[in-house]
Amino acid sequence: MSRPKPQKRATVHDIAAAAGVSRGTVSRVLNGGYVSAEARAAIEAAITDVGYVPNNAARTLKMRRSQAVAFVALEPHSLFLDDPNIGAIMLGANAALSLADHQMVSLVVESARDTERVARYLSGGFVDGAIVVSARTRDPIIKVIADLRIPAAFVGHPPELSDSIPFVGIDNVGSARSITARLAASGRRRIGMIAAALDRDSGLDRLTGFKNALGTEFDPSLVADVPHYDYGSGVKGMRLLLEREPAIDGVFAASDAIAAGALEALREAGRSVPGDVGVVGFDDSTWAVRCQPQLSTVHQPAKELGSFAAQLVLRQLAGEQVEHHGELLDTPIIWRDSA
Amino acid sequence: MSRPKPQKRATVHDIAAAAGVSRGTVSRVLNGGYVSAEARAAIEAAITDVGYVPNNAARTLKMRRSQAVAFVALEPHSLFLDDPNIGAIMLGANAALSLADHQMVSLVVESARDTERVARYLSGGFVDGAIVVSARTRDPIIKVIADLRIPAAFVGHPPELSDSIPFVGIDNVGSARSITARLAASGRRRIGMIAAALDRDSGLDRLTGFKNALGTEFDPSLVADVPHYDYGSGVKGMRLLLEREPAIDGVFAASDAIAAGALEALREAGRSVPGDVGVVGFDDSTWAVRCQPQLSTVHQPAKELGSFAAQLVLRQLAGEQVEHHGELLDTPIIWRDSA
DNA sequence: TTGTAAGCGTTATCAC
DNA sequence: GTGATAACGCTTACAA
Repeated sequence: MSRPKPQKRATVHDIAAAAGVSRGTVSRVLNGGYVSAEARAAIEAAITDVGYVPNNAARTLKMRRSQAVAFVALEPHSLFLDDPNIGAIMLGANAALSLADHQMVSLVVESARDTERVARYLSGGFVDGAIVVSARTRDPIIKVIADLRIPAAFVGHPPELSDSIPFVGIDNVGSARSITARLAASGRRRIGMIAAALDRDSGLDRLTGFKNALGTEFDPSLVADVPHYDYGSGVKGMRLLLEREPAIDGVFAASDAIAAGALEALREAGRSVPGDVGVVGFDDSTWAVRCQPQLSTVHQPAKELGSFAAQLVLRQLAGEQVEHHGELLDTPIIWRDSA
Repeated sequence: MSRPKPQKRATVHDIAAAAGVSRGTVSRVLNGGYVSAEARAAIEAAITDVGYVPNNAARTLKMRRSQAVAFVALEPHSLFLDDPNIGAIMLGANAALSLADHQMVSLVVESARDTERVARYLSGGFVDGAIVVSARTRDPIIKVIADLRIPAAFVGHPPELSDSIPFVGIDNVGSARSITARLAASGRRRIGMIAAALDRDSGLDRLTGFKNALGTEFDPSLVADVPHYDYGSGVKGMRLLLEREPAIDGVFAASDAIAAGALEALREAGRSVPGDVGVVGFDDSTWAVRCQPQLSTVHQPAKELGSFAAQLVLRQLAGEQVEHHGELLDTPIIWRDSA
């Protein structure tokens, strides 16, 4: 029992036959070239008549261009389920690609099986380039993409091995330093941090920024180290901090989701925010305005990250040699009510 | 200044030349056919030697199969940014497709421009089938897909016009009825609902289920009608309900996000949950366990919806005539602490 | 078991 | 302006 072939569809050949012209002429009206008004009319009539739809595979084979760009999400589980940013990044990338008449196709890499299949897909000509959102560095597919020499761009810190691939990201160290400094400037004396995902660049960098801001005031016992950027981790981290230092009066949470969890833990401990404790987050995601009080946080321009990465790929596709290999986007501090 | 063609890559022809055999033999080792051990060895050596990577466009053109299935997300803005389910549905679909060695490519339809481009993409042979997650019915692309006669499946209620396309969903009416009944059975007398997205089937159906459960007890003034399935709407809806009926002691929220918002509004009004007011949600999303107290809710099997939809497409691809056109998955009630 | 050759649907290069 | 014709890289009868 073999798989049935899809029904046969009308081709350029059929149009040509129906319109009484040659395939070349048909192709010319399809792609825009010199063709007489009458021929054009006849062909256009024939096109709708036979119900023609172009075959992308054939066109790609001939043109060596698919007009498609992949959006590769590594670690999609944590990305899609915990991180509210990935959706915005996707949408930003799609908008930019759409404007340039490119189709964004997003691929999910969750298993070893996926890694291999996606690698084949990327290398097979179905896409002209790739945007990679890498939650964690050192994913096997990163090497694959570098080896493929396909026009690509990373969102987030680029893994060490592929400095040939441009990226766009944010200054995690600087942003963390700024918001911590601002928190300190509001008069807080005992400031702690709920640090998350220290196995990722972003997590590590935010901790570094925190240390930088505090300088000699920095107290390692006021850092709670939690695994993920999620709400539950925030609750646990805050409880830990309260236990270690009841006099704590300021907290930098490594993400808004964590900050939201921290708010919950503070509420259960009977502390008022921002009265007793000032809390700041990171991301300016939907969490930030869902909380009570709303979070003061670092705005992460997710949409812009996506569209910038798309531009990076499009420029390479246009033959431009992308010069500076990394770009950091601005992350304004949004000061709301939680600190 | 025309776009540069990508560098030339090794082809089957090159392998054949390097191994001193014909293209046919090379193809045979690539696809698994009779070939002598020595020829096989020589060819495999040549493959790695010349750095061969197969050209999918050519293969698809010949085979009329891309081994790819599209995952089309309509209204991605609300879907990706507000709805925690879409990620899980995607992951479920991807896992199922991956097992069948198909590549899931997800496409986002956000603008009219997108609609047209995606329609071209779907019809052009880049994918063998499509899974459509339609937040709202009557999206223009739905007709396109129906007309395309490409193997497809919907997640969620199928729009009226395309009863030719199978779907998988949940029984929103029944689920809403069940959880409302259970809430009533816990002794609540004045039960209200925060109804959302009444322009969608899901929203309407959940309201219907609520009415059904209450029967003659149903009081239209205890329904707050909000636009979206999000936290903010929950806060507003609950405030409205409290204003209209201070004696309210039970609330069915149309989604977990809404329930979370309702909890916030109840807290600010000084009502205890579940003491003064019992609250139930819908979805069993990440919200449900982030709340304090954790939500009693209807479990929506998002991952399974995705994988079922994938199966629906795969079965059509295998030539099977998909018989019953709609399947509803179970939605067990998860009873936690909020009621 | 292997080679040959045709053809998938398109676009592009030529003559006319 | 338009019509032949040759690719693009691959698979697959059919011969050998």
